[in-house]
Amino acid sequence: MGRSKLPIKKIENTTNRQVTFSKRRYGLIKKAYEIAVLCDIDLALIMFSSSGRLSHFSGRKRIEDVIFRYLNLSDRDRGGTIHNKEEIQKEIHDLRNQLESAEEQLRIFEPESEKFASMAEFQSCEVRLVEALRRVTQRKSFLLSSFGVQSSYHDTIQEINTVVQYITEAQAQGGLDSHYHEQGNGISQLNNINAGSDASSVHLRV
Amino acid sequence: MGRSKLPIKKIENTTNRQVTFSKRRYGLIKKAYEIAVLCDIDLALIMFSSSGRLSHFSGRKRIEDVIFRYLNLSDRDRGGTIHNKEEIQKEIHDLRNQLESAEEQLRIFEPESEKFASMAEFQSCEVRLVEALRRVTQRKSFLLSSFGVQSSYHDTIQEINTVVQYITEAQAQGGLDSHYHEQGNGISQLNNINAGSDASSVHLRV
DNA sequence: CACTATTTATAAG
DNA sequence: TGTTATAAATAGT
Repeated sequence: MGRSKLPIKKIENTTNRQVTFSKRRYGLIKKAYEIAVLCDIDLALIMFSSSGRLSHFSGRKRIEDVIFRYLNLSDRDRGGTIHNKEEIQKEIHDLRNQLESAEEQLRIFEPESEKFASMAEFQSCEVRLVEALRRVTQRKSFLLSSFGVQSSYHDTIQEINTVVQYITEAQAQGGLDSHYHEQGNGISQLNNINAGSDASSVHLRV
Repeated sequence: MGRSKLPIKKIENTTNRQVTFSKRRYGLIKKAYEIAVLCDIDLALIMFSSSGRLSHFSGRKRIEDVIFRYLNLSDRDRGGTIHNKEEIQKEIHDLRNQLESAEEQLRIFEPESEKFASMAEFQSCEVRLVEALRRVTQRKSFLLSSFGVQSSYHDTIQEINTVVQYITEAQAQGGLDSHYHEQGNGISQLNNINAGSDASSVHLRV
């Protein structure tokens, strides 16, 4: 880029080198920021100039967290008691990850549904809940019958299916999505989240 | 760059996000390489995609060398927060608590139902799932009606109620608990877990 | 540091 | 994955 193509080799003129570094450092950090946000990436960028000056950047997570995550990949088996600062940082990092993961899973079941932006999200959530309900009810019924108790499993499953049916039909009824589109709040991107996992595909075998 | 300007916010479509990541990662690493050579910089670049995949780059020095050089700087040189031992221990403790709490909530929805030791546990679990389903369906219905769409909310709630009814009746049917008692696996302590939150008490208002 | 001709990166298809 | 129209970065001034 620029008035001429610059060969990729060390710029010998110190002034030029520093000017180029200043411009390119800005560009590099900008691109690092963009990829982190656009692609939901955790990244750490560390630069030491030849004079020893440090420049660094990281996205949403602290740069140390990313570094420790990287270092742990190669030596993960130093377990045991926590003694030094690094171990403690790692412990905190791991706990944060686990917590984040658990909270994410939880949102599947306790969604902040006021934030749902498409019918597909509602449908997906309902399907997951019905699925969980089915698993529990099925297990209960199995245990009941293993004790010789005639359970109402089939009837219950039938009812759950009917609920699923209603959910599916409500989704199908009249161009809801187009109403949403008119709100112009970015729903169109979300409508296909559950393509391929339609409610009917979890219909229960009675 | 490209056919249109992309707003810098997370790309929701997974496929697009991955394509963009792939292209921009190449671009970013290329620019990292160029600045390292042109400006004689030691640099380390580490990226973790949300799925956990690692990409990294470093210039002439090994990435660990750059990382350790960074870590060996004092906190104040890095502009980081200074944590004393007590703060860190407290943070670990708090994170552990949060994690435990989140996992406990999660078990409500994704129970290891093969470990359930009493009908009360099944019932409690079913009730909570139905409750979550009701909240989501109710919210969906509200939104639908705010767009003037006649929803099948009442019918759906009615069906959910019927499911609750079945669940309740199955619980009431025959001395199941005594069967369990005969197995001698400590069920008696568990039978009253949900005293006072009978399924009928969450019966839905239509 | 601002300008701009040019090269480079990349979004959409 | 490869192509292309367009946006963005930047080398030299």
